[in-house]
Amino acid sequence: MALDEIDKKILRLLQEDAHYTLKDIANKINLSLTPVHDRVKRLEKDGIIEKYVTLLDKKKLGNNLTVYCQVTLTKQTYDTSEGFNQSILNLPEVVECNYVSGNFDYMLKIIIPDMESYHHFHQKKLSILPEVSLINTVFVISEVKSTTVLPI
Amino acid sequence: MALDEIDKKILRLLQEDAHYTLKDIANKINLSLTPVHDRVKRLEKDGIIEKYVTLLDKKKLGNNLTVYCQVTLTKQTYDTSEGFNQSILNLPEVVECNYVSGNFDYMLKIIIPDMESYHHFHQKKLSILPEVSLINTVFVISEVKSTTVLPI
DNA sequence: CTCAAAACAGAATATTTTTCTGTAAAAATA
DNA sequence: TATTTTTACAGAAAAATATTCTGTTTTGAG
Repeated sequence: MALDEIDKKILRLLQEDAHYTLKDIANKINLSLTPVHDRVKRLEKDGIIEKYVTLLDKKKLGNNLTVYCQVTLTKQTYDTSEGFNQSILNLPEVVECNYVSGNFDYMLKIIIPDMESYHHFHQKKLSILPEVSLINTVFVISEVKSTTVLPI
Repeated sequence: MALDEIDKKILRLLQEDAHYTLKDIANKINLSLTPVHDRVKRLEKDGIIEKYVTLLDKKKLGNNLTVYCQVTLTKQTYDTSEGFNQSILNLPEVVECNYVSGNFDYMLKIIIPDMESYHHFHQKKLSILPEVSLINTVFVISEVKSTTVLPI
């Protein structure tokens, strides 16, 4: 499962654009179609390549507000955590949720149309959860960087 | 540029899997190839579809540590912000950077191999920036949710 | 109503992916 | 060292997919 330099070049290209054709990639790294095809299939099979997705413009879809929620739970028990996790998975506005160290328990990232939607989300969907004790909201004023590209 | 229900269905499918074929999509929404093709092209042209990317398994690539950095700048001026922004764009470990409201100025998300790498990043790449005054690190203990899918 | 534009279906074409065949290099085994 | 096996690759054929073309139906504006 060790990656050689050719694998890495393929991964770098595919991270940028999942619609590069095998021929595109083959040309860029000076190989024929066969090894490129075989390597991509292997990377998929090994799970290095997780999936191919389409990224949409959140603002053009009307989502003009991004916020981080720092959530503290009522208790630190396993059941409390699991209950909270399950609820979060069903909330489509929550695009990231991580259990973290520090002065609070969870860091969430929320993408939502506007402040009114956030008010509703906060009051009717998040603070309403029985496991939630405290929510501290950090509003995003301006996005500087957002990438799915991992350094390879 | 208004999206009808068919556009939304297409976008929902493509967000899930950028490798669905036009036929796949056409079948799922009971249309022929032509309208699906035309609509996808239009959504690309209008920028609703931003790009197609490949998501990789960060752990299999050796990135076992995720952290949030809460950064405070030395000054709140435009030049200071811009200088910091530019520096961040050149740091591949930083996958998210947002200017935020609250007790600190920026929220960063860092994906990195391990604690030693983070130590190096913190000391040699981040705290070294002339605009940076304070860094508070929040370590991710466990990832609950991480998606590129926006609610439509 | 009438006309123009938009949305769609089906077929033809072009491109891409996948499979197949074979060769050369590298690694493993005797 | 010689032999075998495996791996990586090239090129071509086949299959699948995307793109283009032609024409019909529907929709909306005047």
